Order: sequence, then C-alpha cells, then structure tokens
Amino acid sequence: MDIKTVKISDFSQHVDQQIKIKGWLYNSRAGGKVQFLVLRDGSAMCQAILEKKEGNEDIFGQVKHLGQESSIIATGTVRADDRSMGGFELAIDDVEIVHETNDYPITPKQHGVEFLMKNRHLHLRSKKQWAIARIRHTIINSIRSYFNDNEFILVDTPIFSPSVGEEEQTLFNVDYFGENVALSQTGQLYLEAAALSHGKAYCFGPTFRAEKSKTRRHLTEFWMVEPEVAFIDLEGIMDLGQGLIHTIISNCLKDRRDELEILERDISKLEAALKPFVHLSYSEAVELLHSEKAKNHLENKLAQKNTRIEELKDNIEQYNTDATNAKKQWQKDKAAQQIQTANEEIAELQKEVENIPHHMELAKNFKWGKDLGGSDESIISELHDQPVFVHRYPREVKAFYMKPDPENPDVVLNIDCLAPEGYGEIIGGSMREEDYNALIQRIENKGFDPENYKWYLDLRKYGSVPHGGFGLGVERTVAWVTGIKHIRETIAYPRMMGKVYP
RNA sequence: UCCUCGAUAGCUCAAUUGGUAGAGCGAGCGGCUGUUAACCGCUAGGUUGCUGGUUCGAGUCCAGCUCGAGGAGCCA
Repeated sequence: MDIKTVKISDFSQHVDQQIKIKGWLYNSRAGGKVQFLVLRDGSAMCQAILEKKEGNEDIFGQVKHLGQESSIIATGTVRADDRSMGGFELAIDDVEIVHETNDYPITPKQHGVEFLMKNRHLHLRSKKQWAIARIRHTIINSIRSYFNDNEFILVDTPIFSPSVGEEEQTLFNVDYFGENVALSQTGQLYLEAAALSHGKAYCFGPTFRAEKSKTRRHLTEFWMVEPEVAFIDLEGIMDLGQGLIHTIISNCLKDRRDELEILERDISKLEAALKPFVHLSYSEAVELLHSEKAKNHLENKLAQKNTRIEELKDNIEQYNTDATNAKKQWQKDKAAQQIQTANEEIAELQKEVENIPHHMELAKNFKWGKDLGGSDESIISELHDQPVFVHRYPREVKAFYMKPDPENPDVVLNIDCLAPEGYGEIIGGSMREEDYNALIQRIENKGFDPENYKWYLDLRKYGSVPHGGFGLGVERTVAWVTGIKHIRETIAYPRMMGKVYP
C-alpha cells in the first residue's frame, strides 16, 4: 500500500494517520533513546519524534548524525500533542535519507548581516525569511488581482530605454549594440500610451536606480507596479491607491496570520491602515510640521527614547549581576549575549536621540517650496495611524509631466502616500499634463529637448484626455507589512550599491 | 560624494595602562525517554582584513588601503 505524502500545514486533517513528509531537517535535539527533529517541508515546520526501538537501531543511529538541512523523507503517524509547536507532531516509523548534509553554514544561533547576505541563497530557508517571502507573494498576488478585477489591462513596458539626457546619474547605462541606453526606472511614459488604448492599464516589473544611496530604504533594483487611467482625476487616483493598499492589507491579514506571527508583527497597526487614509495638502503638511503638535510629538518621542535607554541600562546592571552570580558557564554567556543586544539597542537609540533635535529644527524651519525630507515624512506619518496622502506639491520640485493645479498653478496635481510607522513613501503619482503646448513648455523649462519626447508629445496631439496614475514600490510595502527594518530582506536577492552576490 | 562606526576560530563575541590570543555556538566522539536556540563531559580548530611605521615587545598605538554597517543628499 502506498503511503500518502502530505504537507505539514495539513497535519490537522491527518491525525492518527500514517503519512509521509518530504522535507529537510531544520534542527534536532538528540537523546539516547529519543530524538526530537524539527522538520520543514516548505509549507510549515513540525516536530518529529524518533524513538529507539527494537529493529530501528540503524535508522536511529543514522539520523542522530544527520546534519542540519539534510533532506529526508519521513514516514510516521501524525499525533496531536500540546507540547509540540503547532499542536501536532510526527511519530516517526522510518526515515529515508535523500541527501546527507554536513557543515551547513547557518546555525540556529545569531549571525551578522554580512554573513547572512553572503549566504542569502541558504538564508532563504530560515524561518523569518520564509515568512517574509510568503507575505511578499501574497502582496504581489493582491496587486495583480486588484487591477485585474478592476478591468485593468497588463501592458509590459520596456526595460531598455533610450537615454534622453535627463537625470543621467541615477540611471544604469548599457551598451546596446553600440548605442547608449539605460535600464528603465519607470514604465510610466509608455503606460500613458497604453492607457489611451485601454482606458485602464498597468505595468509591473523591475525598475533600476543608480542612486548611490546606502540606507535601509534603498535598493538599486526593485519592483514597482504602475497603474495609469484615462479620464480620471486626482481624487480618483487617491481612491485607487487606497483601494489597492486596503486589498493588500486585508489579504495579508486573512491569509498570512501565521507568517505575521513568526515576524512578531503588531497586527493592530495593520488593522488601523484599513481605515480611510488621511488627505493632507502639501501646504497643510507644512503647517503640521510647524505646529505645536509636531513639536510635542518629537519631544515625547525624545522622552520615550531616553526612558528606554535608562531601562536598558538598568537591565544591563541586572544582567551583570546575573553573570556574576551565575554558576554555569552558559548562564554567564546568556547574560553576556543579553548585554550585547541591549548595548546595540542603546547605540541605535542614542543615534536617534541625537537626531531628534536636528529633525525638530528641520521641521520648524521648513520652507514652503522645498521637497519633504525623510525626517519630515516620518513626522507626518507618525502623527497618524493610517497611511497619509500628501497632495499638491510645489511645481518646482516635481517632474515635468505633472499637471499644474488649475486653481493654483504654483502646485501640481500629485500625491505621495506615506506608510505609517516611518516606513516612508510607498506611492508616488500624479495627473499628467495633457495639453500639447503646456507640456512642450514644461519640457523646455526643465532644459530638455522636446525632440527627445516626440512620441510622448504625440499622445497630446491625438485624442488627449485628462489622465494620471501612480507607482507603488513593492519592497517598501513588504517592509511595512512585515514590520522588518531593512528593505534588503524583502526581496530574495537584493541588489544594493556594491552588492551583486549571490 | 560626504559624515560616523567597525573588521580577532566556520559563526557570534571577549582579551585590563602595549606584556603567553579566550568563551559559547557549530563540527567530531561519548552520555541522557519529552526536548523547545535542550543539557552534561571530552577533542580538534588562529599569519587577529591588507601594507607600512613606532616600540625590547602591537589584536591593542600611528598612517595608508580594502571590505562591511548606519546615516546625509536623492528617492519607491
């Protein structure tokens, strides 16, 4: 009789049945007569019990010496047991060793960033990385289904783009049969053409920025989805963006509870984002930055950080006492580890504490007409529980194709969407200038040559309509939803300044 | 491009005013029937990132370089 192979995530439906699982050894605690194996099969992890019995001494001995990440096929009976993680475990009858692994580099203990990134191809198997990847999958799937369900047509825009002379430092140049072209940093201009064909269109692909940014928010290669709609207005664009983010969040809350729990994400923060978003004009945002509210917020933040630092210092005292009183070596080591972790947190907090007065100055002295800086965005987003749309920025700091507000030509009809908790800008979008002559004017004012925009200008010559759209950065969205600090963990193989391996 | 910090065993870290390089984890061997980063005992494991300098003596001090982390600017 063939024994059925089941997924660990389906264990609850197979209690007391004999089944097979195909997977990998994640960790093991071997005893003389019983071994506790933590197995993973891609769907989940479970504990498996191998008891030494008459007749299985060979298997017992072999499994005992199996290295972490050895691949195996285990046959056994599913049991409900509260002592086991997930509430179920596998009582093993037999193990087939598919591949024996020795010296797997990533152990269940702590590792540094550099080491993990060098071993990224293996790091992907770790629990947190596994959870992040699954949430990313759900986010991308939500994006596709949201647009598909709302009658958008997917149009793929080119990655090789002619260089038109603008913003050259931020583009990657490629030798294209002797011609200098750039890797695309947006599909928007091409997508405008598609929107005039389909009414609603979107593109979804990788995008490339050669900015020399080394921060936790930047990648040189990242994924962006860009919808573009004919006959829309700015309110419509904001509704579209809010609908998209609501769909993403509610799908993650519905389908990725376990993964969010693995990442210790505060669910209430995500639930708050299901409320209608805050709408602030740029001018209102500037007022907010100048307000007592912003000042008080930063003062509170400063006080909180200082309190936390004192708390950590007290903890360190305690750990030191623990270490002195500890009889066992491992207790001393544990205390040392805790002290190290606390010191790292203190260092980070002290840096923030140092920066807060500077941020206060920046906010207080913010002049109408400048683009919002990173710290300004943080202040605005931290003052609200849900994402914030900031609209109508000064025309001078924004791109040439953005349409000026007919009611105030000093500002353009654009939006930025700021994610909560300081995760920064996740959406940028605008209405596009649809008037032929006005667009030429804008191109010339920015110092560009209208000759290079011939086909783009054609869109204003033949059946031009009010239209607009936005771009949403997938990795920043994943960082926010998962609550992880650094964007490099939101994509399987991050590309950053100076890093292209593996 | 600029500013700050860092590089010691496979991994994470320690090493007092410059004076014999250590621990835990991991690996190997052994012990333990309910473990949750299991635990206990033993063993192996090092050109202290590179180059030069100061010194009787450098992991430690100085200079330059390489690599990494965080931030500024810019941005999704």
